[in-house]
Amino acid sequence: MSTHAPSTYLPAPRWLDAEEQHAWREYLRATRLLEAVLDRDLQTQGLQLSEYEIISMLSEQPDRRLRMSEIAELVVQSRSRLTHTAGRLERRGWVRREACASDRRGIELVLTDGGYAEIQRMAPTHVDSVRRHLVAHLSREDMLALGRAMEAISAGIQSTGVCDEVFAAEGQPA
Amino acid sequence: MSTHAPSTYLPAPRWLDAEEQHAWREYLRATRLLEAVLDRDLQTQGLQLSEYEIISMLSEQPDRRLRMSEIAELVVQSRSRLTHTAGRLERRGWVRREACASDRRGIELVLTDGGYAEIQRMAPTHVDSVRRHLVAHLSREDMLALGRAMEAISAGIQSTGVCDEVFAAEGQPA
DNA sequence: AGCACGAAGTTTAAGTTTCAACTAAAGAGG
DNA sequence: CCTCTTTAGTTGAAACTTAAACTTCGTGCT
Repeated sequence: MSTHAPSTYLPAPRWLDAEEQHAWREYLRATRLLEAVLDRDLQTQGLQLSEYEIISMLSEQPDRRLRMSEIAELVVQSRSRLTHTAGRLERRGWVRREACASDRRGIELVLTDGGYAEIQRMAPTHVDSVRRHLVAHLSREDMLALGRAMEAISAGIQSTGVCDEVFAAEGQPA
Repeated sequence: MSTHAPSTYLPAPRWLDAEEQHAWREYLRATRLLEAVLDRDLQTQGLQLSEYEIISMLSEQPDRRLRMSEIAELVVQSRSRLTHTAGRLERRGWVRREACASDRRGIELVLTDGGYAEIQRMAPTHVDSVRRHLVAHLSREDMLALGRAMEAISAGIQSTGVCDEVFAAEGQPA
């Protein structure tokens, strides 16, 4: 994009200065690169990072179960996407759907024993992958600072209420 | 994933400690959230962030053209994906394919005048989106530190030669 | 020159994600 | 209680991405 001032008159968008622009570019490139290598490493185990995230979340729950909508928020996926993905995991026998007792609209996704065994088996490899491709390249202090920065970004995005449009808005009548 | 030591014996993977794990989680969540909101904002303009990136790269070249393989590396997409995406952009008339003079295998993607006009039109909105959802939530110092951290990650990943498998490996005979 | 190998792009099909419409149940208001 | 609106989740088709095979051209070797 150009670095000149815009010829439009309206919301007077401030351009990013050279340093900000550089930082944004590096952000974009690194996130893509990291996602790619992590995904590639996981594919040797036969799943995608986004699938791993789901069963990982489940495995951390005391009863290894979560409602669909909670998962969708945690892993930042649309409900529809989660429905499809859950179906795939279910077909593999790693996960099972159960009606939710308190809310009859709700569905809980339950990690099966087989699914639990699978993630236990895959975790070491995945953690190693995260370590090699991410953690290894930063000092501990920088890694923690990165975490804080990312936390601030999440918080900022969520505070602006934009998330409603990203989550609930999916699959709503116009 | 569990925080216990693994029962496997082999590569003795070191688990992430609580702080590292937290940082990694925040990273994952924030990147997904940010991608989602940026994409959503761009969709009002009728394209995806990954498409925007491509024409943005082209628009910055002196002659507004780049070889397919160069684009693929810059935006971290597989050659195959880029072929498809370029086709879509071409159908919209924003981009045009031209044979490469020096290497007859090569194809250059050229930003058309129409495509250039489009990105000029969209840029203010997009930049504003990046500013509101990312830059606004960090101090300038933190933003620049984020850029440096991400740069280190990219460099780290690229230095391990893993990228060959992510790029060139796509569409290679086994 | 001739040949094997690697690089650049494309293609087709299969797999995944999105989009919009839909069902069913919970809540709000009267 | 009854209707209206909202929330939870699913569905099927369209859009997009990935995977693997394939074509063409450059390169190095002999």
